[in-house]
Amino acid sequence: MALDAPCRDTVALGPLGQSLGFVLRLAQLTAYDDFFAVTDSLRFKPGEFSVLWVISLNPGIRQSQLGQRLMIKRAHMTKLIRQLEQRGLLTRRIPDSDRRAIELTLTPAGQSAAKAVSSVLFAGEPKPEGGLSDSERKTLLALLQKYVGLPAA
Amino acid sequence: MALDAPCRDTVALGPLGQSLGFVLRLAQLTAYDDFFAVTDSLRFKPGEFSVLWVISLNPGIRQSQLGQRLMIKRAHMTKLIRQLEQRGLLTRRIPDSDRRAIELTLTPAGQSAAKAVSSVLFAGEPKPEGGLSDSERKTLLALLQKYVGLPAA
DNA sequence: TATTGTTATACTCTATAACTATA
DNA sequence: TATAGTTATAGAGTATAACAATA
Repeated sequence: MALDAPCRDTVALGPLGQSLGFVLRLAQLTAYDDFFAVTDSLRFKPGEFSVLWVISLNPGIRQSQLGQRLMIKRAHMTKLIRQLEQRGLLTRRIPDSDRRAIELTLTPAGQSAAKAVSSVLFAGEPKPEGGLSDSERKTLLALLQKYVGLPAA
Repeated sequence: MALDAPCRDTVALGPLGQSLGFVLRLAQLTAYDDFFAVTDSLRFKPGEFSVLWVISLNPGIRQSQLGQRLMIKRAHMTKLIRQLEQRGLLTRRIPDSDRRAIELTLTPAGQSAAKAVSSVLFAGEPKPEGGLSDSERKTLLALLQKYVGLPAA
């Protein structure tokens, strides 16, 4: 408390406050808090969950595809996958068609974990989410999707 | 090359693609690339520049205020400030009114550095910035500002 | 007691490059 | 030669807790 609330708003930002990159960083920190506020005790970080989730939707997906879609670098992807494998959440398989590649599939444990997190994370969706109205949230999302080149679905 | 462009879009994301947190992460990575595409050889990272810039607009600001506004934790702020001080870009002063606090001011070198980066970063603003039109960019920005509780200026 | 800043530790994410094995 | 994945190292950024000095 005594967070000195007025102080925050009296700090001049100038054009920095109009900078997309800067505001995006603040927004991501806010969203990060929202994520943990919802998943809370579930033992996943955002990155881990997104990997788990996308594998559950795309069984047999290869690491490289996963990394490209999630914008996770290959070196980091290796660590992520290894950890999730050690936790018994997924299995790795080398296909005969291309023995360099690795196909990823969730174990039953991984599937139920993905389900558990997604059910609270994607539930209803009227989560904290700042003070945005439903239509504002939709507009924001659509613009962000366009910005990052995601199909607006 | 052979980035397998079709692959990226054939990966199913489900409701994850509608998740604000997830899309914000992609957006921040995109913006990060934009930052370096513009500042390029300038020797600053986004965090360092934002600190430098805000001090230049608020001479004598205290570390705690700076951290609150920029959402940078105190432990990390200490490192950032120390580094910028070692590079001769700012000075730290302990005010008599509260000898726990530290007031920050840019050196002439720091001021010209802030000016140099800001002039390219805030110039015109029609930077890469995805495929967003000018009005889309404004809307996106306004919604993000509302989301993070920034005065829409 | 509470606050400001510091130090130390650890973990996540990223960046890079060298390496292997396959193609 | 190019690609898929691995390993190793380094650096940002963050989280946490313990600490000193000051209020």
